[in-house]
Amino acid sequence: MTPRGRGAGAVTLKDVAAAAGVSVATASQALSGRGRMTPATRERVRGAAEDLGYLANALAQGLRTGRTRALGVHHERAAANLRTPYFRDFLAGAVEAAHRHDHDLVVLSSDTSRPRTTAPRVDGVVVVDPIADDLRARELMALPVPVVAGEHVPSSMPPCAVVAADHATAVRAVLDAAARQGVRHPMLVAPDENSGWGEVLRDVVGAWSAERGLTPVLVASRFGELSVDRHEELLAPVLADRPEVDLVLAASPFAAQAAMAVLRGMGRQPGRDVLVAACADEPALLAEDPPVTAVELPAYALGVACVERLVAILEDDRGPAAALGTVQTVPAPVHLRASTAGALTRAMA
Amino acid sequence: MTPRGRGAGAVTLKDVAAAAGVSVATASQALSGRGRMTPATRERVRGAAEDLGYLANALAQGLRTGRTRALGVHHERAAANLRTPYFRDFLAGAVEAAHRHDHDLVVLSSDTSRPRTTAPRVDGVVVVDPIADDLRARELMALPVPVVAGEHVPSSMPPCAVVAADHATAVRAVLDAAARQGVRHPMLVAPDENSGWGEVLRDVVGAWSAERGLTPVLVASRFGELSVDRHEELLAPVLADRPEVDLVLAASPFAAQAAMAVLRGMGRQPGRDVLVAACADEPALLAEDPPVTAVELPAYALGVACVERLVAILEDDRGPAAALGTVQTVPAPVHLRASTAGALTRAMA
DNA sequence: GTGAAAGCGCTAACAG
DNA sequence: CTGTTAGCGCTTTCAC
Repeated sequence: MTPRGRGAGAVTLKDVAAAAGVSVATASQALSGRGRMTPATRERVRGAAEDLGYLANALAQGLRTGRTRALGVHHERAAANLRTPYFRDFLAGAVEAAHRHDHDLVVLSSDTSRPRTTAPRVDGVVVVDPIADDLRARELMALPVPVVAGEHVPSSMPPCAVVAADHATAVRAVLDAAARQGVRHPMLVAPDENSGWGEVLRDVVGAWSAERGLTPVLVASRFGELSVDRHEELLAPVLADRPEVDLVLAASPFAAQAAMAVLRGMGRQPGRDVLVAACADEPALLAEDPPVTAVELPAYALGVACVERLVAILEDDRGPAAALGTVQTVPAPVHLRASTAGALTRAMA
Repeated sequence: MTPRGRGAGAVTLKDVAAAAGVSVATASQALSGRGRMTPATRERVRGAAEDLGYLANALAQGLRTGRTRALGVHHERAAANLRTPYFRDFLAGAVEAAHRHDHDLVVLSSDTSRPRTTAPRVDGVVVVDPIADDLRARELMALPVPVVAGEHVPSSMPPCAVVAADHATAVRAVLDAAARQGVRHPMLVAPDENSGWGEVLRDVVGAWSAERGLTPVLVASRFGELSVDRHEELLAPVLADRPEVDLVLAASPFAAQAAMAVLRGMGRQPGRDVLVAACADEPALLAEDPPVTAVELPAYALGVACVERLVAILEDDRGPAAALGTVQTVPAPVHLRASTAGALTRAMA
C-alpha cells in the first residue's frame, strides 16, 4: 500500500501542517504565498517547514498543477552524439537557458530500440535535429506538451515551432564565394529526406542554381553518418561519373573530408581543379590541405534559443498552437578558407 | 478543478480502459504484464492503448510507485561550468550510463541564489564536486534519495557514497618523478577545506612528505577559481616569501599557469630551477614553455561510474544506507612533461 | 478473471 | 480567516 522505497521518510506537507497546528490546505497556501491568512499563521507554517526541512514533492505538485518546471531535450542516440561537440555545445546552451528560467533540464532517454511507455515529466520538449525515422521524436511530438525543434523539421513530420541555424544565408555566402571562382557545376551531398536540414540545403542550392541557370548534382547521404570511409564509398562512384563537377558542397564535414580524399585519388587538386566546402565545421577541416571552407553551426546559441523559445511558448496566453508553424533562425558564421579561394583552373574545357 | 494547461488533452488510462471495455485497474495490469487475465483481454487493452497513443503519466506513476526512472545531476553553477570540458565530459558519461539503464538524466537547476522549494523528481542524485558551502548540494544530500558524490566529500558534509579519481596514486607518481630530480621543498597549492579534493591532495602530499622527512608548504586557494590572474595574485607573495621552494604542485591547471608566470617573473626558470605540476590537465598546459606535467582527470569515466554506482545502490536490497561511507576510485592517467623532467640546478644551496 | 476502492502528496473550490 | 472536500492519474490489495 505504501509505495516501496525511496520516497519513504520524506517530510510531507501533512507533517508540516501537523507541526504548525493547521490543515494541509492552509499549510499549502501559507507556503505558496497564496490565500489570505494572518501573517502569524503564515510565519508559523513557514517556520515548521524550515525546521522539518520540508521540500514539496514535485511529483505530487506536478500531477496536481500540470506544471513541473522541467524541460526535456531529446536527441536521437543522445548518449552517442554526446561525443560530438555539436550536441555538447547545444546541451550547454540549453542548460544555461533552462536554469536561468529556473527549470530543470532533462536529457531524455533515447534508447530507440523500445518505445517509451511513459510520457516524460516535463512541461515541454526540445527535439534536437528531428529525423523523420526517429520514432521517439515522433512520440514526443505527439505529446500534449509544446515541442520546439532544434533544426528544420522534415516535411513528413508534424509541424512544430522551429529554431534553426540560418543555413540559407550561410550557404549562399559559400556558393557566392565559389561562383566568384568560376564554379559552373555544383554538387550537393546532403542528408536524404529524413532530415529537414538536408531538405533546406537542397532548396537553397536549387534556388541559387536556378537563379544562375545552373543544374546542381544532388547526392543523398544518411544523416548522422560520422564515418569518412563510408562517405568515400558513397562519393567515389558519383564523382567518377561526374568529372565536370567543380564544387563539392557537403553537408557533413566528414563527407567533405571524404570528397577531398576521393578527388585527390582521381588526380584532381581540391582548391584548384575543384572547390570543396562543408555546411558544418569540424577541427579536422582546418587540418586538411588546403583547409576546407565551412559553415559554423552555432550549437550553443541554438541550445539557448530553443529553450528560450520553449519558455516563451509556455508563458504565451494564446496557447502553444500559436507557435506551430513558426521558424526562428540563429546566424551561422561562415569560414571561408583556401578550399574555395583559388580561381578554378579548368582542366577540361 | 481541472489543472490548467499542458497536461490537458493527454490520453489517460481511463480512456484506454473505456475503449477496451474494462476497468482502469484491469487496464493497468494488462499493460504492466502483471495480474492474471485472459490473453484476449490483455491484447484488447494493448491494442486500445496503441490505437490511442497512450503513454502513462510518469508523474502519477512515480507518485504511486516512488520510482521515476530519472536520475539527477547537480553541479554548483552547472550552467557556467558547462563551459568547461570537465563537466561536459562528466555529463556525457553520466547520460550514456543513465540511458543505458533506461533512465532519464536531469541536470538540476542550480541557481543557488534561492533554495529549492521542491524536491527534484528523481530516484537518486549525483553531486559533482561537492563543495562544503554549496547549499544546494547540502539540500540534495539531505533528501531521502540516495546520493553519489562525484569526487571526495569535504569532511564537514554528511557522508555518502563516493566515486572519485584516484588522486593518491596519480599525485604520488608526480611527486616521485619530482623527487628523482632532487626536490626537497614541495609546495602544494590546493583548494581550501570547502573541497574534498583539496583535502585529499593535502593528505597525500603530507603523507608523502612525511615519509621523506620533508615539510611541504601548503597554500589554500578557492575551488573553482578559473582565472590565472587571480592565482598570480595569490601566489606572487608566497613564492617571494619562500624562495627555497623547488616544486610547485598546483591542484588547478590555472594555478599552475600562474605559478609559471610568477616564477618566471622572479627570474626562476620553471623546469630547471623549480619544477611545476598540476593535479588537473588542460590544453593550455601543453602550450606552456616547458609543457607542464599534469594529472588527467577522467571526467567521462567518472560520469559513467557515478551513475553506475547510483543504479547499483538503487537496486541493492540492503538499502541505500549500506553505501554511505564507501569510496570507489577511477584511474587518473599522469602525463609527465618537461616541467618535471629536468634535474634541478640548485640556484641556492 | 475482473472490478471497486483506497490513497500516493498536493492544490483549488467552497463552506463555515 | 481557516478547514473540509474533491480529485490530478496511477497502482495495488481485496472482494466478487
